[in-house]
Amino acid sequence: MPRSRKSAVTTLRKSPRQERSRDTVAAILDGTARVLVRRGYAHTNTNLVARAAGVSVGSLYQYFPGKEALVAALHERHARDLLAVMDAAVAGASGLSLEETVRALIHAVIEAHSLDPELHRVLEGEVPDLDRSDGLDDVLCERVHALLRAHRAHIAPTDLELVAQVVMRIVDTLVHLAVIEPRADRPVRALEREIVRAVLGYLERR
Amino acid sequence: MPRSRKSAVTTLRKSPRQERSRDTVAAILDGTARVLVRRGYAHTNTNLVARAAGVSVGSLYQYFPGKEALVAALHERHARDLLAVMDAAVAGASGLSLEETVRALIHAVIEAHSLDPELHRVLEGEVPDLDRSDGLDDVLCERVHALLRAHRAHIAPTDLELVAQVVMRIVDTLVHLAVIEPRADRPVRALEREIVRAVLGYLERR
DNA sequence: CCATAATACGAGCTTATACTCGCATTTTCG
DNA sequence: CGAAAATGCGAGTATAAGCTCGTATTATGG
Repeated sequence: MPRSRKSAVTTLRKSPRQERSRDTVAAILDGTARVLVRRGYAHTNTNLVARAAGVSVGSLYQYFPGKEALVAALHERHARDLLAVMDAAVAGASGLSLEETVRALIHAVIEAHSLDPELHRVLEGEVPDLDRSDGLDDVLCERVHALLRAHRAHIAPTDLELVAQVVMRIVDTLVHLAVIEPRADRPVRALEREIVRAVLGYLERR
Repeated sequence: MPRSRKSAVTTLRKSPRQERSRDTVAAILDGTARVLVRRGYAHTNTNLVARAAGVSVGSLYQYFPGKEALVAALHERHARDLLAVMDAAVAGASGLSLEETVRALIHAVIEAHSLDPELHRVLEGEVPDLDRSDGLDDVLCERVHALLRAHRAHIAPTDLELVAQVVMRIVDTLVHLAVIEPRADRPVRALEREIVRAVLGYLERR
């Protein structure tokens, strides 16, 4: 069995063929998001999600084998949204200097995380297992890696793949600090400047 | 009700008075750790923990009101262990240069996380809610803040409290990358160098 | 050494959540 | 239109985990 095949507990049971069933699936995902945010992962259950979605449990189980699958599907949808924002930013960054590129991308990451911070917090912070090997991080890492190669001349470290991973991590935690755990004495603006400083300091240090 | 009071669901029900009951409590915590590591938070339950600890469920409930309390207590114990390692390092760092201090502390953090990486991963990565406001982070942050003040002359940014938080975050994620998610093509040694570079680059950049 | 308190035990009751299945309703298409 | 397929429904059952309580065992201290 090839390991690219998704686990049976996280895949759709069957694909919706008609319009209304596609609506049902969408409603279920919306319901999942609402319940997750309101009650947290641990207190989320399929009956609750069905109610929040305005759908019967039976219908829910037509398409999803269980809670894990709901969250996995929602996570995929959310990842697609994030990636779209990021890709737009990367596209707009060609031709800029290293410093301007870093500034623009960090701003984009903050924007992307501001789409639905609460949902993001639950998905990334509370959900165990959750197969994160399916795309987003790897794709983003590759994008960053490419950008770094384009500016290789102004970057001190040599192993750019490692550097890409490190930069991703730095940006990710600090954006979480800014957006997911905001504090009055730690305004997003100030933090954004610090993130830029940290990344540039790392890249340019000889 | 003062909010410094711990939640009823996470406190010990009663304190063990005799020697053997202290052993029981310790055994329960050890059992909790084993089960958490083997099965993950979601599949950990009180019956299982009692069995793993060689104790009856009844005894477990004598001292802990439930699963959350078990994990909270274990987390506290684990935090104390980490803090001990860190404090030793901070004590040994007085008089060193900024660069040497950073090197030493990062090494210490890596060492501390290597004590029981699997348990650490579960506690920090899988457990929701878990009151992290109770000390460790704040204490560490204060330590770092103090060290930064001592080297103020060689640090570019001015808001040292913010800087302390940022540094903590950077070190924490990157150490996780190194220790909790190790990869052959990403040796701990190499990553340790990158962490030092990142922190110094951030602190010294003007 | 006895009385009393502390600790330990674990079968079984309770509750929450997962999930099914037979039937009702809607859509598709010849 | 009418038959067959797709979708929707939700009461009801199964299961897993939480937790208690009556009883047995071990310690304390007078």
